[in-house]
Amino acid sequence: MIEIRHLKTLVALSEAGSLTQAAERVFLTQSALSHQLKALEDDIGGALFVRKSAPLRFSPAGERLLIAARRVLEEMEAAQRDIARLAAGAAGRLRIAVECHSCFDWLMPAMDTFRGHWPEVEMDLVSGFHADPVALLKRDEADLAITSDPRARRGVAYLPLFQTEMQAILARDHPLAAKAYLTARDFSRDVLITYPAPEEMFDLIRLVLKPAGIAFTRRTAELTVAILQLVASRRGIAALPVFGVESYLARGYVVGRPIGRQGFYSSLYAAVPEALADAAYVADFAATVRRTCFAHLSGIRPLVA
Amino acid sequence: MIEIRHLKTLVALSEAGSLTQAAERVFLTQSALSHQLKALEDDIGGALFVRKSAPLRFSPAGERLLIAARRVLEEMEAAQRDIARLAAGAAGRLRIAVECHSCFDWLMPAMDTFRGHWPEVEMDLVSGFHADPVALLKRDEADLAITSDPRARRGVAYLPLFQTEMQAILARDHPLAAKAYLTARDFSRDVLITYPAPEEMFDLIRLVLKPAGIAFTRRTAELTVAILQLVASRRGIAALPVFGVESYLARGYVVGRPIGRQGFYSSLYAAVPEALADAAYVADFAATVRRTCFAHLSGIRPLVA
DNA sequence: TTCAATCATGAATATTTCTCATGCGAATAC
DNA sequence: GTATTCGCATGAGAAATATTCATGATTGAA
Repeated sequence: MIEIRHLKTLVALSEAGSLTQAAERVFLTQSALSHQLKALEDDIGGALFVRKSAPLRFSPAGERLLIAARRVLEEMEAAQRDIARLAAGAAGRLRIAVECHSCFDWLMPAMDTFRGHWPEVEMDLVSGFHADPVALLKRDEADLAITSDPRARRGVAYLPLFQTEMQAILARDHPLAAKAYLTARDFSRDVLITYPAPEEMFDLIRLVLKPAGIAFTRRTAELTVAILQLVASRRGIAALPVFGVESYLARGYVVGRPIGRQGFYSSLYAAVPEALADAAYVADFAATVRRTCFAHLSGIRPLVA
Repeated sequence: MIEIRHLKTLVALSEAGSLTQAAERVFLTQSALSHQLKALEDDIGGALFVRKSAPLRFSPAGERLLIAARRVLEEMEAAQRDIARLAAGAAGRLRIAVECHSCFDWLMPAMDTFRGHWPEVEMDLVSGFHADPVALLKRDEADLAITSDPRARRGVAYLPLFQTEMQAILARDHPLAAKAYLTARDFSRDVLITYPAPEEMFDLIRLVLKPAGIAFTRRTAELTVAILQLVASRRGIAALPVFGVESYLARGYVVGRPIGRQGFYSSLYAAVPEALADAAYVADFAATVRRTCFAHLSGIRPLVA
């Protein structure tokens, strides 16, 4: 019997491109997914996808089931949203503060989707740049802040969004580009190019360079393209989320290298006042962000709690 | 986590009108459904239907989920049909023979639905009346016969459709109408009015009156309305499937009484040549009949094997 | 009141699903 | 050519979940 669980697996598989990564997205082991898909294939009596094909390809039956899966999951989400709305009266306000520059890349589409689901929720972006967006919550200048620093604060709850891989961005012929991955130490060898913001706001600096006691020189640029231009012209190296520079990497304008053996992942959270944390539309905002990001962004993975 | 199983339960509940009967339709116990619905209500955090209300009423959340359930199940069925078609090349012929007069009531809508799903399958009704429709299969004059007599025959497979309650139909002021239910013996007290067909073709006669050695006199009429007219004017009593006479009962034109303490249920099967039994479109025809009948007919229940 | 019908509930059981440990094969690095 | 890594499959055992069984409560009808 095909269950919704199977449909979720199928969609995750199509988005992740491999059993192992899909398993991560549905919070199961690769083994579980293997069993699950086998059962599913037994049920419909045929293969759903072509094994050992990179990139992963679905069989015609798999394609068809995938279409059904997307529709079904969408319908179920809509229903649960409606039910939540029914229960909770709905209506509210969502002033969103963002510190992370690259976040606009995914935030805008997510906000569009969310606006369609909750037309009665008034949404705004809190303009201007803020060194500590979470503080805006307490001053009641924002209702939700995107942050990568979930340190416990009184009255603030953190809803996990996802993790994004940060890669070192180098000129194609940069000496470090010869390495399979960079280490913290490598960042002392060249200028680090970042957005203009306090050091504590960069996960790489806060969580890697500082703890390791690495000295580095920093230079800033406002826009992603400007940073990339500097990198390409050998003025330094940067560390950016892969999803934001994917097209440049694909075109070979610059190259990306993992940071550390396992890669370096930065976590993103939606910080909200505790009072709002239970509101259905707030929970659904986080869910919408996760859904849209996993559907469209590369180099990201789930973030637990 | 809401699963498709839950959606099926919900739809069955809406169609059956009670937990107990819904349980029968999904081949589970009432207890299982009770647990299942409780889990579901815990999940969405609110009631899905109003207990102790006859007829059963859904809560707004229940209504919404029910809508989603219908859509989702339809989508899943369509997907599985498409996949079956993909696998099996499709195309075929379905000449349908029917002995049971009242069957046209549900057969036509079911055929319409089926035609939409399998436009490439050529469907026909085998015209004329046949004392032994199953014999037509062997003579290759039909591909599928609706019958209530699944006795094993070489080369013939029976696909269970459903059981339908046969009630005794009486004039409103008939003496027997005072009884809560009729017994076999009661049928010797008045003329039995049937469609014109051999005795063996009536389940009541074949399975109840004959085995009990009850003598009875019989009179025939071609059409259901004619039979009812005779009943209403006290010329005799009839035994008909409740779904076929529901509107007359509701209007009080005649009354229906169960036959036997538990009621008497006649089983209906689709008989097909064994060679066809595995064809996807044949299996789906049976499934379509079941689905449409359970969705629209009253006084019917599932038939196992 | 008694009977029959419907639903809820806790405990026991059955079934399903998942994880763990491991193996295999292909691609890549050394 | 041998090691290493990656992705997937598989069997067995563990964990989680679903179902049944036995029973009780409640309600409406006779």
